[in-house]
Amino acid sequence: MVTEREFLDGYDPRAYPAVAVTVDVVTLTIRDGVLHVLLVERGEQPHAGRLALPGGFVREETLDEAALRELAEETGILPRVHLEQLATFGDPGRDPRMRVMSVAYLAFAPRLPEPTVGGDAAAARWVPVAAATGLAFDHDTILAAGLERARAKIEYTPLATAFVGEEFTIAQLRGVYTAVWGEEPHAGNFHRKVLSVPGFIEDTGATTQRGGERGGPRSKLFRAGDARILHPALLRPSAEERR
Amino acid sequence: MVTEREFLDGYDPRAYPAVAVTVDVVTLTIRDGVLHVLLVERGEQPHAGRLALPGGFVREETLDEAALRELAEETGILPRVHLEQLATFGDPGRDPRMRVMSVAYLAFAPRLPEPTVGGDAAAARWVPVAAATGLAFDHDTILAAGLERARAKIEYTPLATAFVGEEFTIAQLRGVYTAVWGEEPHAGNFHRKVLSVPGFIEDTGATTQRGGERGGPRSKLFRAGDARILHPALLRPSAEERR
DNA sequence: AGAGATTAACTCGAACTGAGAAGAACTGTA
DNA sequence: TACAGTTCTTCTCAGTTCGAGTTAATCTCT
Repeated sequence: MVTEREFLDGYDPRAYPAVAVTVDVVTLTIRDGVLHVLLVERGEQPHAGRLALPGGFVREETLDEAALRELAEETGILPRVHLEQLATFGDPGRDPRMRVMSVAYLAFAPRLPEPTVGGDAAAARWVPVAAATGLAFDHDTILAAGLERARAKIEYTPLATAFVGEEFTIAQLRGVYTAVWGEEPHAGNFHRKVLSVPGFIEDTGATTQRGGERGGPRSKLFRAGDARILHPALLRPSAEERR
Repeated sequence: MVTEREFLDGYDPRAYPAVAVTVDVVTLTIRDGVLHVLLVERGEQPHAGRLALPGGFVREETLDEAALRELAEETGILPRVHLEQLATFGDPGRDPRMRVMSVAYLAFAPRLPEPTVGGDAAAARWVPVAAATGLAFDHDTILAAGLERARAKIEYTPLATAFVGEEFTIAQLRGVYTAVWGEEPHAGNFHRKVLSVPGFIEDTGATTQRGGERGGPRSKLFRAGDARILHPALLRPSAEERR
């Protein structure tokens, strides 16, 4: 916010050229055990042909609404997505045409159908995060910020459940951590831990109809609990190396 | 960011009226063991006479530079401040005059002199956070977000050292946690913990010249270490209650 | 039927935690 | 000066949590 004094003192259309505000969304999902991000292909200059994060102008709406709207326009219906503000990127020169402030959002989605090629995007598709480099503008930086946020956030919040369906097995949940962290937690300890953290997951009483693709018994099905933070947290194995 | 297609499709000066971008800074410090926030008094409408967070327009500079500049204008020189982006608040109607996007920043400062009554602000002063209510615009919300960020961040980063001087005692550091969390950690366990976390604090070899005001031996002096995260983390006592 | 894989549960020692206690050092006051 | 009270620092101890490994049971595929 701004005080009126500052507003009046500072207001000079030439000194403060028009500023555009957009939202860009880092949408993450897991497909076949690999973390993917939703990208659109740019059809025009600048950066024609390059991949970019989906996004667009903020209209007469809240920022959260703008992010949700952009996401819906790119991917169709979005059930059970978690959406949170990530950070704002507004350095001069990040867009060659004018000063553009981008409010970046981070979305966690369960496996979704291929994005509908409607909306504003010329083409939208899921790209493995390892292959998502050389993006337009400063979107490499925004994506990196989103990935780090995701990696940190599943440690102490139950957001990993936003990547799986309504009902899931502990192995599927472990697969989320493996995909996001890039390393696999110890299966036995992971099992013990998620069951012991209050409110993380609830037993539905049901089991899967079949065992795993490569064998093993049927596993119990769980649903997300009502905890909003995980205590104690599930720390990354690599946290040890930070010492 | 925005793709050019979206830019061209969406551009309509009447549909997207001018947007102003400001930075507002939640500056926290500890004075006499109490957490304070830096506020300015508004001299003009709207919200004349009410307190608000210091802030102002973003010029031809990065957002970080804008936050640092505003802070410097309000408080004079700022040695050893930690500054980080907090969140962006841009709901329609949060400013009655026009659409204003506020990129909020969070600053941790060691005890500073009274702010210089220069800069843009009519009057600037440190206010205990408990008394900082009824602020102008949505600044109550921004302050609350800053406080929660601060409480969480000193758990797993060494940022508490940003509130104290170059050299400090463990008791002073404990005072930071007490002021920010609103509850006092167990002195003995706190002592053991901060010494055992690698890179948190380093022994200078020196001690204070005097004991505490109310007695007690001289205490060792420490300086901040080079760790960027604390592992294991220093968790809030009240974290237990979240179960 | 058999090989291989997986779930789920258990064991073990190491590390960490909260709570309390105790000794030494120092202050201000009687 | 002596004393009461406060504080820094270290230590103890039991309970909890952790990483790593093991095991039994179950299931799929060949």
